[in-house]
Amino acid sequence: MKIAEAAAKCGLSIDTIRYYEKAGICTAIQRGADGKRRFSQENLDWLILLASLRETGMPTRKMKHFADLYQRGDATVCERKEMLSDHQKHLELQQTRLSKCRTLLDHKLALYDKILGGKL
Amino acid sequence: MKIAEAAAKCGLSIDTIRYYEKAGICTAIQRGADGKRRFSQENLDWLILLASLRETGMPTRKMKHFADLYQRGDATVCERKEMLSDHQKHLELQQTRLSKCRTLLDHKLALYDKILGGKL
DNA sequence: CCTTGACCTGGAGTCACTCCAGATCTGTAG
DNA sequence: CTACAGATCTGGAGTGACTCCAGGTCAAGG
Repeated sequence: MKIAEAAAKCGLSIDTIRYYEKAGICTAIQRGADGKRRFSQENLDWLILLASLRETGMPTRKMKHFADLYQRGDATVCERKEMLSDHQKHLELQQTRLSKCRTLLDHKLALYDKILGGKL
Repeated sequence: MKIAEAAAKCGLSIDTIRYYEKAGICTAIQRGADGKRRFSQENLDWLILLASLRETGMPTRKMKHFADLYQRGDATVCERKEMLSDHQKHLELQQTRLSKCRTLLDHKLALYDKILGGKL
């Protein structure tokens, strides 16, 4: 498939995909005879994973490292596993932040309601 | 209190606090006779709220808008309430992303375990 | 009195995009 | 066949939100 379709399916922008390719985060994208990128299912799966990691705050240099490991094959599975486990822990941290923010906003909103109630 | 203490208590860096002041996101910070910033409890509460909003992805121009409303007093409570409600919705979206990423990682990790298991 | 440490300012650097100009290539309408 | 729109390409400039640094001030301690 071409880049527009890949972008639509993984949720990254066309520019971001090109940027990731240049940065070596997303390699092995073939080109057609016309010089344009052709994405395989494997490419797409990889982009979907990247998109999810990126959305949850993994820095690009880590994604780059992960991509390098991936390219080196099964010998790196152990290290990759560690990276993803670390990221799972990071997700928990974000979860905590989210809950804290929600509590704070609930509190604030209740306060605002009180002010608005007093005005009526 | 001085900036180091404020930074420690709100979780933002000293540089970020100064940046927010310059950007008008965090106003009304008094200065001592020595020209140094002195943070009141109100300043600190505001910074804590900002930190929470930023951690959960509110862009600075929205924080700036929110700060402007805050400065204009109770007349803007209604609009501020709307902004925070919107942000609550944004939190839910992030929650969804987090869960999706967790599922994806669980899946990947199971796969890695299978590969590693096969090697033993 | 001199040094250390916290603070100040303005400005440069960084990260991760995002946008743009100008070129090419494909496919359809006239 | 030509004209034009639409998707893609590249290199490079611009943006948002910090982050870091040089060079300066000032109060307190040895």
